[in-house]
Amino acid sequence: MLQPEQKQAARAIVERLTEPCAHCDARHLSVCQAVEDPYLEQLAALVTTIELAPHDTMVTEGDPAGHYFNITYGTVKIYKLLPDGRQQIIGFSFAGDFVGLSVRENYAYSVEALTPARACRFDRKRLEGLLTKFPKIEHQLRSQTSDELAIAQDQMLLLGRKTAKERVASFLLQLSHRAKRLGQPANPVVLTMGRADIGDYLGLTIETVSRTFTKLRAEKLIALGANNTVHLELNALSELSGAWN
Amino acid sequence: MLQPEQKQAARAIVERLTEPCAHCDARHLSVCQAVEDPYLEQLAALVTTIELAPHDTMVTEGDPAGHYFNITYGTVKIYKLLPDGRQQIIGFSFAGDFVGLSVRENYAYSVEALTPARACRFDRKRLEGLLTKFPKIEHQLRSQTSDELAIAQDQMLLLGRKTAKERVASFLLQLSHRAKRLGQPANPVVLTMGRADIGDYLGLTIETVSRTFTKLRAEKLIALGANNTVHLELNALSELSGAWN
DNA sequence: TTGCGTCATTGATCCGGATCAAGTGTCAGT
DNA sequence: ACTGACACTTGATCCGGATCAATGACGCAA
Repeated sequence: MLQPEQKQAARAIVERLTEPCAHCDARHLSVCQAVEDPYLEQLAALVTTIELAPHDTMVTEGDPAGHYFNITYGTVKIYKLLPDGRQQIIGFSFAGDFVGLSVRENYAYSVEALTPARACRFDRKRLEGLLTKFPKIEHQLRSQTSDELAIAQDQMLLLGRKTAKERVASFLLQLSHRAKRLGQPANPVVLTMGRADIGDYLGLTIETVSRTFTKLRAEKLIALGANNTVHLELNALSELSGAWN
Repeated sequence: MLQPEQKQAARAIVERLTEPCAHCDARHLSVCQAVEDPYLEQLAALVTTIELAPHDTMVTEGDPAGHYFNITYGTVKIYKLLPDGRQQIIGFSFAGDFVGLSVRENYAYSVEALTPARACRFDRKRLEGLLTKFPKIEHQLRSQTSDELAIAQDQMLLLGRKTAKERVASFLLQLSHRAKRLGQPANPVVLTMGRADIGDYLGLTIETVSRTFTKLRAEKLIALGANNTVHLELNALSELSGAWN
């Protein structure tokens, strides 16, 4: 016989499966905020929830771009490869981030889970069918795309002109700002990705990333804690990152 | 007394001033294609044509983002600066390109003319007021933004992971593809920007750009002609650029 | 014509970060 | 407790591109 709290949990799971959007933790963060409660079921109708283990691939560069994704849990990396295997990570996405925004026929990048992750998958064709009914969605998509563009442009400055130390400092501040924006503590940040991925994001090698962490620690600008936690000296790092303030 | 062809020319100039959109050479290339002929005057009402000499600034990083621009003639560079003067060029824009696409309150970059240039200036607030009436414009803006994002992501791969030779080859192919897309010959391309700007775009110094041109010429992959014309060995350059083909 | 300013090329040297090569935890499975 | 497997750190050396420094090639104004 089930205990009351077990029944409650079971009901929550069933609701999550049948009405994913109404119970979505990431809803207020994402494009879904453009749809009012009473119409949510129309959105829910074209959504599938997917679960990913680390190293699972969500999207493969060159494949037909059939879906948009909304990360609701975990960390994924978005990356491009050169034919000889060199990798550039375009970005990391966390809960609330929309992935797959493109008007093109095929994905221009691959997406892979770094941690266990969960995502909402939207059928692209059908979502675009809703755009005339909910013009707010189109606006929201443009807004998201525009923000990503601004972030990409900042990253071009980083990759083209910053030193290794400036890159790592900028990266740590990015994580801090993102955490704050999501309502989490800005200061001790958690690195959910390894040194290799940080390197592939910053255009550096794993050794340079490691050495730079060591130097920053020696200068008391960061402190490495347990579980990949990093305490930051925010003001000093900001000086160093090449930010304008 | 004016000759008939002079009258004709004068009339064209007057029409250009009073009905800029209807006579815009770049119209079919830009966001303006979302508006049908009979409604063009509504678009024209919020447009000003501006002329720029080389080194004139169109937009300054940090200023309130009051306008969108549509380049109709010439070349401009879009760039970001670090406090110590290091510069990263985010992109070059030519006739038909839309500049200033952003949802943010302030420009995140500066824009400066490299050649004599002309542009249509749209009042941002008023253009966004038209979005409900012409939802196609919103879609067009998203589409443009999305394309720019894809280009920025390619550039991140270039800046983070490509060698100097691969960067220069990629850059020349970009110019070639852009020319083809605009219906111009794909092969002899014209460099409307100097070596310094190419360097600031590719994350290299002026000397490295120059040396790389010299090497490519020695390998018969390019030939430098008069007036900054460059003849390209498209297939060989494509091999070298790290493109997937 | 000369002189000057600007830009591109070329050479010599330097250095930040890459590459190559060991270590050093740390944790899961036995 | 032992053993891989894996991720990270640290050290030694190398090299691609940066920096410093002339030199050439135009166009333009006097």
